[in-house]
This record gives sequence, structure tokens and C-alpha cells, in this order.
Amino acid sequence: MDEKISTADRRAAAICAAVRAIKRGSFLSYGEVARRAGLPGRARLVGKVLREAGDARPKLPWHRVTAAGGRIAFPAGSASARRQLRLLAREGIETRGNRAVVKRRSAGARSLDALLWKL
DNA sequence: CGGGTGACAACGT
DNA sequence: AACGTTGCCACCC
Repeated sequence: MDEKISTADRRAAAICAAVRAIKRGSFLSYGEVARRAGLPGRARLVGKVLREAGDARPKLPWHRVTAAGGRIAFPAGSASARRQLRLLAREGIETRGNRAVVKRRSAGARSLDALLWKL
């Protein structure tokens, strides 16, 4: 049975591999996972793959994948969001509201919009 | 073939 | 920090 391996399946496999490669205690954004899987620009595909993998691959560390800037992709307060936050916290990742705290490089980069808002 | 949709990202206001 | 827009790509009607 020479199963034709569709590109979709090949991509899904690459994405799962990239997710499995995320070390315990750290996390990556969808875009970054896509890039590491050799699929730059396919962040949305990562989301789709993880959603479907949820039913079939309970071992996959899906909780280590966040939206840009550590934001949790699920609606704040939803069961899924709380589940993900709990799993991250359990690995020692600091969480704040509906996000995983990203290591800051410096404190001065946000002046721009902070101004607009604040005043 | 055209339009809607989504566990996204980047940018502007 | 919070929305709205646009770009993006794979899928499904």
C-alpha cells in the first residue's frame, strides 16, 4: 500500500515535531513554530493542526504554543485558556492574566504607544 | 471559481 | 492595554 503522503500530512508531521521539540518550561509562538517546521508564514496552519491533534495526540505539548507575545490564543477565562495557563504554570512559566510572561529584553521599548494611551 | 473561516502576525490609531 | 485592518495560507461550501 503505497499511501500517497499528502503535503498536508507532511506539514502536520513537521509541525508536531517542532512542537514536541519545545523544552519543558519554555514556550513558542505559532509563527515561530511554523518557522522552525520549515513553514514560514503558516502560523494559522499550526493552530489548525494543533486543534485537530488535540483529539488524536494527547501527548503533544500543545500548551507550550502561544500567540504572539505569549498571549493565550483561547478566549480569556475559557476552560481551554485556564487549562493551558495551569499547564504552563506547572512547568514553572510565569503567567499574568491571559498570557505567559515573556522574558523582557529591556524596559524602554514601549514608550511609543504607552504615551498615546496614557495621555 | 468565489466567498467565508480560523488555537495567527504585524501595524496603526 | 484595547480594537480595527490587512496580509497570509489552507480548507470547506
